[in-house]
Amino acid sequence: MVGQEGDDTADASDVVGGDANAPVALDDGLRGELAELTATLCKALNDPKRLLLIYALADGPRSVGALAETLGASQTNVSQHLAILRERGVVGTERRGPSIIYSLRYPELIGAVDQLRGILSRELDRRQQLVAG
Amino acid sequence: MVGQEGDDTADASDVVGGDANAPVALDDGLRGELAELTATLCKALNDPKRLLLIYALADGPRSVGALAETLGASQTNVSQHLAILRERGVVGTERRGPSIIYSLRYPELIGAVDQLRGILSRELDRRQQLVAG
DNA sequence: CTCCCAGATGCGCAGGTACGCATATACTTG
DNA sequence: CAAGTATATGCGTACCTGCGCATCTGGGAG
Repeated sequence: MVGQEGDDTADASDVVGGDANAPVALDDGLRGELAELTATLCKALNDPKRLLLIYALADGPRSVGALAETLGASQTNVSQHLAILRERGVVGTERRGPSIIYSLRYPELIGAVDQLRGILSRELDRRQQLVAG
Repeated sequence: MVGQEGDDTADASDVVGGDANAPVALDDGLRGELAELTATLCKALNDPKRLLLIYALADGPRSVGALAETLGASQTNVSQHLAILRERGVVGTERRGPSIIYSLRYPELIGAVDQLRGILSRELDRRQQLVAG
C-alpha cells in the first residue's frame, strides 16, 4: 500500500467548491475552516526535518533510503515524516523495483517556503541591527 | 497580492550572520539550521487561530479585544497566541491609550500564506476529483 | 490613592508529536 | 519456499502545545 489515500482532514469538500484563490473575501465561517485546512498544510512544514525532506525532494524524486542518508536520520524516522507529508498530500509515491520513490506533488511549495525564508531573513536582519546599533 | 516569488538568492548568508559565523555558502549543517529557523516561523502559522489573527491584522492594526471578538475566542487565548506571534517576530505592538494595538510587521507574509492556500485548494480539488471519479 | 479596564502571565491539565525499538509487509533473488 | 533488501507500522516514552482559570501589571478616571 504505497499510494496516496484520503485521511482525516474533515470534510474539506465544502470549501473546495466555494473558493479557489480569492484571498480575503470569504464568509466568517468558511474562513475558519480554511484557516484550519491551511494550518493542516502548515503542520507539514512545521518540522525541520520535513522541511529538509521537501528541499531534498525539490532536486528530484528520491528513495526513502537516499533521503535518510541525506538527512542523516534513521530510516524509521524518515519514513514517519514522509508518511505525514504523504497524508497532507505534499508528496507522492511511486514504486520502483524494491524501492519506493517519493516526489513533490506541488513544486510551487518550494516557492512559498522560499518566500517565508525571505521574510525570515529580513526579520533576522532586523534583529541584528537592533543588537548592533 | 499573491504576486511575487522566485527570489530568495543568498539570503542564507544573512541568516548565518545572525547566528554565529563566517559567510559560507550553505552546507549541510547550515541547511539544517535554516530549516530549523524556517520551521520556527512555520510554527507561527501552525495554528488556525493564529492564521485567523494574521488575516485579521492584514486589514489593519487592531487591539487584542477587537481581535478576540473577531475570532470569537477569549481574551486570554488571543493574548497567548499573539504572544507567540510576537516572539516569532510576526507582529508588533504599540500602546494606544489603555489598549495595545497589534499589527503585522511583514505584510508580505499574507502573500506567502495565500500561496500555500492556493496549493491547498488545488490539492483539495484533486481529492474531489478522486472521489467524484 | 483607589477603582476599573485592557492585557499579560503563571499554573495545571489534556491532547498531540517526535523518536527509537521491534515487528510486519512488499518485492527480489536463489 | 527461504533469505535478503527496502519501507511501513504499532507501541511506549518524553516533550511540546493549546486552553481555561486565577492572578498580576499598567494606564486612566474619580
